[in-house]
Amino acid sequence: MIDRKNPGKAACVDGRSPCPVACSLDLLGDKWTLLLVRDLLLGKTTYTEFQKSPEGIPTNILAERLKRLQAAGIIEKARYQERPVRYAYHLTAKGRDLRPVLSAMIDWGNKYIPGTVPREQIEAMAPQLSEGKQH
Amino acid sequence: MIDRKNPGKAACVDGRSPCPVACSLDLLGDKWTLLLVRDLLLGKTTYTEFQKSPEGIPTNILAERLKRLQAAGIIEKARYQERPVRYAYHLTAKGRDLRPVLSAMIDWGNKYIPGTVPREQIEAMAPQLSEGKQH
DNA sequence: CTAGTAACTTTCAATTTACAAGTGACTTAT
DNA sequence: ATAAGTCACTTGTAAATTGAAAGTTACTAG
Repeated sequence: MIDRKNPGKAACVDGRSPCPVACSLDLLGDKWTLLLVRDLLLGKTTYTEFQKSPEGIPTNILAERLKRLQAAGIIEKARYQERPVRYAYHLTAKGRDLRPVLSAMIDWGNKYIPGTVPREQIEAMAPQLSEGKQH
Repeated sequence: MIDRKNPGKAACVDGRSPCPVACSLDLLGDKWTLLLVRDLLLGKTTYTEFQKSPEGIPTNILAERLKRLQAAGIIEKARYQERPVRYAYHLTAKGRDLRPVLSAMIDWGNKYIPGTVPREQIEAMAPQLSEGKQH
């Protein structure tokens, strides 16, 4: 599909428009993808760990999202053990650079949604996330 | 639905968990909602203007999202003209505070998705968005 | 041999989305 | 005054996506 409002311009791969927000949302705009990125930033690496998160992601969606994120170059899948085969998922630089997005959501959530666990408490268990915030 | 991993804690309204990211995504986690917030930050205010955006939001989704955003206190609907009745939508403080989220997405999109229109070009037409970035 | 774990895949009903068309109040052009 | 057009929706329907559960494969431990 071609963006008819910008003929000739190669919009982001198969995107709805050349807007960076629209293109980002084409990849991240759902209820689960950024939650997975959050888990990865919190240090989780395996399929089972992702499943155990309190939101309870359905396994079909988990498997599909891992594939999509890998295809998009946001995560990498590595076999960390043979016999039995076990896989670990890690963020790439592209994935780690999503920290500011998550960080902004934490701030917004903390400010406007009562009952959400505060940033400091999250940072206490996740040193990796803190680096996304500019003080 | 109660969050069984955090008994006793009043998680955000009907949320999947007390995580600020999860709660934010319960409200904003889809392909269209943040695009509407973007349009509002760009100065668009009417139903027809939202429809005209290059992504082409379906009208049933537009009407539903406007209702949800209003119910969430992110936008306000105001009658700006009688005979004929016309409505304008504006961001509340809660809505304007989503700027850092959009801002982070613009940066990420510009860095990793080739062909997206650069921040400077967006800022040129939208002074309101610039205020969301800390230089 | 039985039970259990990890990482998935499959199935299918339910929900959401996309696209098209229609509605009602009002205005503008002929 | 009739015809066409705009705005802000609503309705209908087909297609796509999601959620919940069960099944699969490969391996280990008792």
